[in-house]
Amino acid sequence: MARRGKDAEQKALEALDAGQVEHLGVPLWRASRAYVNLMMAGYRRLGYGDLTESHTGLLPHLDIAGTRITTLAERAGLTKQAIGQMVSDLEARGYVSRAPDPSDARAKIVRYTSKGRRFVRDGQTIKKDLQARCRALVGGDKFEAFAEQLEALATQLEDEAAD
Amino acid sequence: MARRGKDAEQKALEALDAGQVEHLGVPLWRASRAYVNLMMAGYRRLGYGDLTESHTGLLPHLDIAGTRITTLAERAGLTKQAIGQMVSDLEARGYVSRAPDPSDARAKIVRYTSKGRRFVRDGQTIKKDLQARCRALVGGDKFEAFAEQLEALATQLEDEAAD
DNA sequence: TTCGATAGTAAAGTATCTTTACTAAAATAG
DNA sequence: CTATTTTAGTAAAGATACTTTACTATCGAA
Repeated sequence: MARRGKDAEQKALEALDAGQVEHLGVPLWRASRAYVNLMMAGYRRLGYGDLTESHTGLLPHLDIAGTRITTLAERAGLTKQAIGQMVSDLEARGYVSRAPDPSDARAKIVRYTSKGRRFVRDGQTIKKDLQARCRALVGGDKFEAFAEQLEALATQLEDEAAD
Repeated sequence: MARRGKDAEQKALEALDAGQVEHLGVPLWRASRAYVNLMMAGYRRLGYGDLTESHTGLLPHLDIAGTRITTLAERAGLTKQAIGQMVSDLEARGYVSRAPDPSDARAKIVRYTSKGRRFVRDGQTIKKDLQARCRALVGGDKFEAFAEQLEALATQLEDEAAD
């Protein structure tokens, strides 16, 4: 009987099945995705169904005092052309406006409209609420430690990726 | 002096600045992104520079025995058309092949080529290595607890998002 | 004052999807 | 056993979120 050989081969094949190797990447991705989905659901509930993830991801990079396109590009890690397109979108939807920078005729300053400021306030409410829900899920006593570990892991992984 | 009024206004404006509200979404997203970047860097180092994130994300859903397009679509949470396109890509690059399903003339079975199996094995090596590095970063004694908390958080956030 | 760097725009290209629409085969209802 | 509905897959076009290439206008420094 080639029983042993068969088993070994089967084992090797099974070992190849992808779910096999457990690693932090999976829960990290799932949690991150679910979190964003909950954020977007919150925005939709409050009437911001006209904004996509890229919009809601960009707006928090905008200071109340106004911010240049180039600065937004640096913060978001995208090209200034990409930011220019998003700003045009957000302008068309009434969330921001473009104004000339008095200190530099080449530059423009992107500012919130009142609608944009309302979005930011509502976003902070949503984030605080979500944070509270996460705290409850993890457990109030363990939450701070968990958040710190996650924060540290994020920073260290980013450092490793930078090499 | 309208000093108090001025301060309050300033405070309100500052409070609007987006970075203000700390929430788990940020480290979750950063860690997830950095993790994927490290994975992709690993694949590139091993000679898989022809694969994108969507490819490397799909392949682990493929069983060694072969899997139908529709099943892959369910597992990946995408349409079967999207999967069909990716499978065509992966076929063109030599990682998988499409074969008729003997039990159903409508269906096709997607299988790894030997190159595809090599990719999976190398991927497991990369994942194990990354997992070990994460363990070292978090701290060996705290790692299991952290991983469990993260896993639970992911599942619970997904549940909340499903409502 | 000239010349390289910087701010922004314009247009086209690319990746990764979805939607709509279709064919062929299988499963099920009558 | 046939008629109808469902399921597997493909095809083509459209949407989104970008990047690359190319350009103009202005700034700043030699």
